[in-house]
Amino acid sequence: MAAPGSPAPVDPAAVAFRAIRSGNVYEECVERVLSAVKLGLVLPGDRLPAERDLAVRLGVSRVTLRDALRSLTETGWVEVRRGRHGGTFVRDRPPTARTVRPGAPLTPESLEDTLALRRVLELGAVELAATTRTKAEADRVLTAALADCTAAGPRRYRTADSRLHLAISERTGSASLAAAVADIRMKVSALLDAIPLLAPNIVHSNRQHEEIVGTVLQGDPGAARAAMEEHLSGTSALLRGFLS
Amino acid sequence: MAAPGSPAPVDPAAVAFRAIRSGNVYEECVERVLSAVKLGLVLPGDRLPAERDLAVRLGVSRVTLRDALRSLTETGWVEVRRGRHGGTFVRDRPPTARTVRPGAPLTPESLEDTLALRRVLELGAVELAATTRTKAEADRVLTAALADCTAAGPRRYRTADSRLHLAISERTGSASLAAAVADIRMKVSALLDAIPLLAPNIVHSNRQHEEIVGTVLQGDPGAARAAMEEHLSGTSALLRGFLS
DNA sequence: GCCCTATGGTCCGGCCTTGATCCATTGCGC
DNA sequence: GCGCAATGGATCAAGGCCGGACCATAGGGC
Repeated sequence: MAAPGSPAPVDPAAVAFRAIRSGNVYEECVERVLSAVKLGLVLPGDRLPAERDLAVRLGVSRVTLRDALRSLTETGWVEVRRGRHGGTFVRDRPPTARTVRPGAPLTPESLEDTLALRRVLELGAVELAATTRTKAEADRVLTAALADCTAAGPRRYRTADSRLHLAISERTGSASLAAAVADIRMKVSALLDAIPLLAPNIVHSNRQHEEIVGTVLQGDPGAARAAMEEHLSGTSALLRGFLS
Repeated sequence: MAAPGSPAPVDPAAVAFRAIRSGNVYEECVERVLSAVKLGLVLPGDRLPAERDLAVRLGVSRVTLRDALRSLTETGWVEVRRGRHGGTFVRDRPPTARTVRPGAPLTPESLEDTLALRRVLELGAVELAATTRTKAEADRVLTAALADCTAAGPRRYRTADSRLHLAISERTGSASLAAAVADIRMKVSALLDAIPLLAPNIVHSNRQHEEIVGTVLQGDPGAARAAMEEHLSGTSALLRGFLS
C-alpha cells in the first residue's frame, strides 16, 4: 500500500498484464455449454451439435469436450442418446439444486464493474441495432423473441429475457459485439440466479421490452437507448439491493 | 449455403459455441507483452515486471513466459539483463522490420465488426468517464497523457494516442471495461500499422483529443461522447479507405 | 571484501490437452 | 432383413504447460 500522500502507483500496464486464461479448458467447456442452456440459446429437448462438430467449434479436443459433457450429464443438465439420431440433448427439467461454483467473491467493486460494462455494451448494442438496416428476417426473429418473452412464465422468464437481449445484440451484425454481450450476460445471469423473481417485476420488464423492441424496429436509436437504460437500471438496482 | 427463399438458418447458439481459446498460451504471451509495448503501456527503457511476477500476473508458468520473452528478445523488442537489478527491458529502438503475423484474413465484414465494437466500447467509456467523479489524481494522469500525445512526434504518435485512450477508459473505474477497450485497441492498432500516418491527421487528431479530454474533465458526457464519435469516425474512414 | 538478495537460466516429473484410431449402438433406406 | 451412416464410447502416444527446485549472475549493505 502506498502512503496516503502519494496514493495511486497506478500501473498503466496492469490492463495488459492481466490473466490470460480463466481456468482449465475443461471448465471453460462446461461453462460455455451451461451458459448456452441458461441463456436459452438451446432449449429443453434441443440437441447440441454432435461431439465432433462441437469440439471443432469450441476449438477443443473431443476428449476434453466429452469430459465436460460427462460432467453436465452427471449434474443432470443434459442427457446422451446413442445411435443414428443420437446426440446430447438438453433435459426438460434442469436440476434445481444449485450447483454452487464458488467463483470469485462478490465485492461491491466487482458488481459495479460488471454492471458498468453491461451498461456500455447493451446500450451500445441497442443503439446500433436501431441504426442498422437489416433484412425482414432479423425483425421477425426479434418480434418472435419478444412474444416468447411475454408469454414466458416465471420458470422460463430469465431464459427468454436473455434470449431477447441477445437477439437485439445480434441484430447489430457485429459478431464480436454479440459475443461480448453474451459474455457479460452470462456473468450477470449468474448473479441474478441468487435473487428471487417477482411477478410485478416481470410485468414491468415486459412493458420495457415492448418499448425497446418497438423503438428498435422503428429505427429510433435515441429512444431505444433511453428505453434500454431504464430497463437496465431496474435490474442494476435489484442486484445492488440484494447483494449489498 | 441456404437457398435464397429460406435464407438465414440462424443458429442462436453460435455465439456460445464460438472458439474458447485464440491460440497457444505461448503466442498469447507474446501478443500481450508486445501489445503493452505497442500501446505505450511500457515505454522504451522501462523494465517489465520480473519473470516470476509477470508469470503470476498472466496466469502462466514461468517456462512458457520465458519462451515468449526469448522470442521477443530475438525479434529485438526487449533485452534482458542479469544480476541484482536485472530484468527484461523494452529496447529504445523497436525493430522496424514488420514481423508479419499472417493472422486472419481481413475481410470488410471483420473490419466493420471490429469498428462497431470499438465504437460501442469507446463511446461508452468516454461517456462514463465524463460521468464519474474521481480523485484529482486521475485527472492529472489524463492531462499528462494529453500533453504527451500533443508533444509526440510521428514516431511516437500511435503509442501516445493509445495511451491517452486507455487513460480515459481507466478513468471509468471499471477494470473489465478498461480491459475490453485495451483488447479492441490492440486489434485496431494492428490494422493502423498497415497505413501511413500523415502530419495533418496528427494535428486534427490532437484538436479532437483536447476537446475530448476537456469535456470529460468538465463532466459533460454528451459532449464527450460527441467529440469521441467524431474522433473515431476519422480513423474508421481512414481504415475503410486503405483496407478496402 | 563478504554475504545477502533480486534477478535471470536450467532442468525434471507430472498433469492436461491433443489428434488419431478403432469400437459400439442405433435408425434409415434399400 | 442387411448394410450403411451418424452418432457416442474408449484408448494411446505425443506434445504443451505447469510447479517446483536448484544454479548463475550481479549489485548493495555491512
